[in-house]
Amino acid sequence: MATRSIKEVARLARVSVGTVSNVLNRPEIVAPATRARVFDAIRELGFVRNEVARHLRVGRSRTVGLLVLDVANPFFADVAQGAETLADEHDTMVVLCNSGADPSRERRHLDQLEQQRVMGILITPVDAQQPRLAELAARGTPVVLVDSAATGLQCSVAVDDRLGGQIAAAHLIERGHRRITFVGGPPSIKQVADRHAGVAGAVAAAGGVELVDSSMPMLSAAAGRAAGERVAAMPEGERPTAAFCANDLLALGFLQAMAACGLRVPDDMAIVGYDDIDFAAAAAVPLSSVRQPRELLGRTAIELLLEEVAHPERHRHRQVIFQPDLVVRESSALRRRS
Amino acid sequence: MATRSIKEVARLARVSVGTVSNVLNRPEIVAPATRARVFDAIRELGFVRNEVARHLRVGRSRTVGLLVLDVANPFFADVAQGAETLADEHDTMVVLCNSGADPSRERRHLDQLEQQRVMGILITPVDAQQPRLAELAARGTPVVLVDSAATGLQCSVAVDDRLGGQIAAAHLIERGHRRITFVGGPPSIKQVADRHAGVAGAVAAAGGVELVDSSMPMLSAAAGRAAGERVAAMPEGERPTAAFCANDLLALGFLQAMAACGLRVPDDMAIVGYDDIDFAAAAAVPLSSVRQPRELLGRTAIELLLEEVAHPERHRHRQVIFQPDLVVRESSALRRRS
DNA sequence: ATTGTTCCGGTAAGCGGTTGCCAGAGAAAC
DNA sequence: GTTTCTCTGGCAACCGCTTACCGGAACAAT
Repeated sequence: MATRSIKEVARLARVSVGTVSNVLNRPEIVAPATRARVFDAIRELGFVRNEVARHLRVGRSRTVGLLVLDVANPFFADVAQGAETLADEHDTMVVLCNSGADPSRERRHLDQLEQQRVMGILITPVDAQQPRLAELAARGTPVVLVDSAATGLQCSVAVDDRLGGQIAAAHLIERGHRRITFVGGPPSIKQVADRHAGVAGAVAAAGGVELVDSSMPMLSAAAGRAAGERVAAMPEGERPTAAFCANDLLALGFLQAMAACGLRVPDDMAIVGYDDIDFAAAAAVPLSSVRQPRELLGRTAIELLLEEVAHPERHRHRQVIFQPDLVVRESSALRRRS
Repeated sequence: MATRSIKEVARLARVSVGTVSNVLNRPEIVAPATRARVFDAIRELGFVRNEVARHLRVGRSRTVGLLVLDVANPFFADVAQGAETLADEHDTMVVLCNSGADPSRERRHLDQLEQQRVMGILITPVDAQQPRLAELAARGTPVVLVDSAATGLQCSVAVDDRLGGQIAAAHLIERGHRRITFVGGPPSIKQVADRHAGVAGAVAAAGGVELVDSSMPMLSAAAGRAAGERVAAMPEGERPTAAFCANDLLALGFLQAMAACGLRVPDDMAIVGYDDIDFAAAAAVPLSSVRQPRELLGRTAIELLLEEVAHPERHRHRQVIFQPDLVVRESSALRRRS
């Protein structure tokens, strides 16, 4: 019930509060006998250090916020996993927040985290241009962009999404597809825009290939289903023969819609997803997907952040870019007819 | 760079710090002109309230911790979603922490959250008996058990896992299966133990049905795969004809292993999972699964917590139990031969 | 005995806010 | 013009902890 303070510990141990604090923070400078008395008192009272007060005094917290677009997307779970593992080694705590791709929720979370004076923020922004991010950094909360390249004002870790889109499209073109649809999400999301650009580039380079847009306002399986139904409803002559989806959730939904509408994958419709989440391989038709080094993304983001916090003056912002690679599975296997 | 304090705002607005604080917390009591001056100063300096200091004084934080077994499991993402939605309406922030079913990580997170003096903790415990939980409550941090029934020392929201296991097993038995394997996780996890008990009950009630244990130390797709391989390797006469998996991740992995080993689902092996995550319906063979009201679980947990915080004295701990229901899909469809 | 060292632990000033209380300034009432 | 009342905003204590600084005790050296 009562939450004990250092003062009560001091009274019980018959020392001053300063001594208790010393026992907690620099035990070596206090005599063993005193130290033992203090520890006993702590145990007896069930004292728990008030991190809030400590932090107020010390000025730096050991918590970093990780604000992701969608916790329900396993991609982010893996990124979080990577971040947490490394953070752990530097006894830093990661708290996961979810913007759900909603700019206002993103703002609220950023406000919260800044007011909390976290050590830093790792974010997959809904809109990377958002001035809020620059403000944060300017006011002293380091920000690292995750899965989205920064323009120099902050650190970032990302995967070359343009390249990812390009190799996916090139793969489909090489397989003989001449009408491809891009199933994207809101173009304000950098990843989506870049993947689209990569696809567009490959299509333009190939010549004679048509690119149809089937973007949805969300990056969820439900959105993918809706897109799939729309595409399936097209007359056969106009219908694309392949779809590149901006992430695996969309692709999985799209795939379900194909099955529901009686189209065969890959014969009637080839599909390539993005992220290569674990479920991609387990889908009704195992999904070809562009793989990103998810955990590495998280680890590296923490690494950059810790570096910035450790040496704010000599720190230079860095933009780390990883290469994606394509995992080909049955959903884009060679078409049997054609 | 510089993070501004209320003091600087006061100086710039030519008022005292108390007034600035009043503007922030009870704007109606300060004269409009003064108020405007203060707001201008806040804007000009880019002042951000230090929640840490505020909290130290006020003693109550508006953050609740949600500590789950596995962030990568979409089930928890949905629970989190539900919790966050309701928390939002009471401008309370939810931070998600991941124990990864590791007791020591769970402990560390609990320590952190308690030191942080969060308003309360929602937890899916690795071990519900853990004395740590009772201590927390005793020291003033309310705890609500999620997806795990409490014994009266705290509030809890759960789904009747015994019943869930039972209806799943009854379904398989009714479909003619006489040798069923239970693919579980560590039995220390309450949900796993309860689901197993439900299955065992149904099996005992039916008579003439054999229950084989294929439990794994983890509740992941990889563990499910391993279990599946083990089961597939059994000689056909001994091999169970149906599997009930303690969650969908296991079931999905198990299903993949069946495909890899050349066993057909549901003909050679029927499968029922648990949780009915979105991916269950999208699997290679759409998965039968026991559905839980995931978001409702999260919402209700927050509800109970807020109630306890609002009226600590008159609060009575409650154990809310929801009913699961079975969604039958192809993975446990009637066997064509037999 | 005196002085010098060394080692412990107490004292107190904050960290950045919040809030109850109080004084001073106007306005209203007489 | 004085008294009373109402607002407004300042003052200062305090939340729990950290830490620089200082003084006292114990002991060794002179």
